[in-house]
Amino acid sequence: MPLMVSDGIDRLGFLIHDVQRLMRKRFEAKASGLGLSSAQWRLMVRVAKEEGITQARLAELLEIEPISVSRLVDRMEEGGWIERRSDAADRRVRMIFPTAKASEAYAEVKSLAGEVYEQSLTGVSPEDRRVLIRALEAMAENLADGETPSCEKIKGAEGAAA
Amino acid sequence: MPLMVSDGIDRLGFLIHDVQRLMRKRFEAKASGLGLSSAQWRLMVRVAKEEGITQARLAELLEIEPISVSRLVDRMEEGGWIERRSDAADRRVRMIFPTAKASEAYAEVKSLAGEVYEQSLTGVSPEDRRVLIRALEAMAENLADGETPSCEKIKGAEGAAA
DNA sequence: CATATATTATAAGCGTGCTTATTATTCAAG
DNA sequence: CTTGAATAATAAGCACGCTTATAATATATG
Repeated sequence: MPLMVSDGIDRLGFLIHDVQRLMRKRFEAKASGLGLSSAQWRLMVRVAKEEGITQARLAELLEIEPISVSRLVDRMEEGGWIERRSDAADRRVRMIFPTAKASEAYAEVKSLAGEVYEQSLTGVSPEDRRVLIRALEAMAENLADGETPSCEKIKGAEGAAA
Repeated sequence: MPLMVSDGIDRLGFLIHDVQRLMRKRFEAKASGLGLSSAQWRLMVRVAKEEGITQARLAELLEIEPISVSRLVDRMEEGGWIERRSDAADRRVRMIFPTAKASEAYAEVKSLAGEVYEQSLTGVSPEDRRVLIRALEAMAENLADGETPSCEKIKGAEGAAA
């Protein structure tokens, strides 16, 4: 029968938007005691994995603009999560290091994030979880390809597509 | 075997975040010619469905704060998408109506959104799409329940779920 | 009627993203 | 070496979310 039109895909954007917003909200409610936002947590994960990372590299990995990194790092430095150190070899560069406070809080914050994931997936079967993750990974890849197809700045150089 | 630990769920938050960001970016690239942001489009959908809706009701439906609606409506009024009209019965109220420009653009913008959904789902089977949508709906519901479990303001009254 | 409370919208100020422009430094060419 | 292009970080200003506070208006109650 021809009335399978509205299978929910026409609401995909609003759904993703809502889920992202609600997950962020719940994470920040849990982490507010620590004074850490979700944007700061994303950055902290990168710094933990690569101590001494530059701001330019963070911008690339987080896919946000350098100026956004700059101000995020400002607030995280004020919050005592990271510190900037100058690079002796290249005085333009600020290397970012986690503070002791960050290293100590890391496991706890990771666990808070895990709680949010579990709460959000309540009632979703293991098979469906796998399909969900695979589908989201496919979507991220589809949307990354060509980025904004307004061409001209398709960095292409360092293998965006894989 | 006990090494099925990292099935990708520990990245769920980052994945959702990325997909949402990339979908918004792609939509806004397509709609930038019209001068319409994704937040404005979400609001426009509500206004189209219920002409004369109040700002307070929009805040409730979009789940954003009244002040955010106020400034969004400011910019949309400037952009010629909607107009505020005073309510004769209650002079506190501003009723929001779509302009002719909005009514004319509606179908086109909806189709742009649809293109983004299709592009993002390239290579995802119909069955997996159904699972994806169902899982996202479950997540939205799980995360809405109890909202921020700091209780006390669980509007609960008008059926948030369904 | 008068006063207290609720409701609608807005103001002010911040976080995190954006674009465009500037400063400091490095590197490449002549 | 000096000029010029590239790179790292920051500045200024806007969009859109938030919280907290105010103004105007409605409504309920003494």
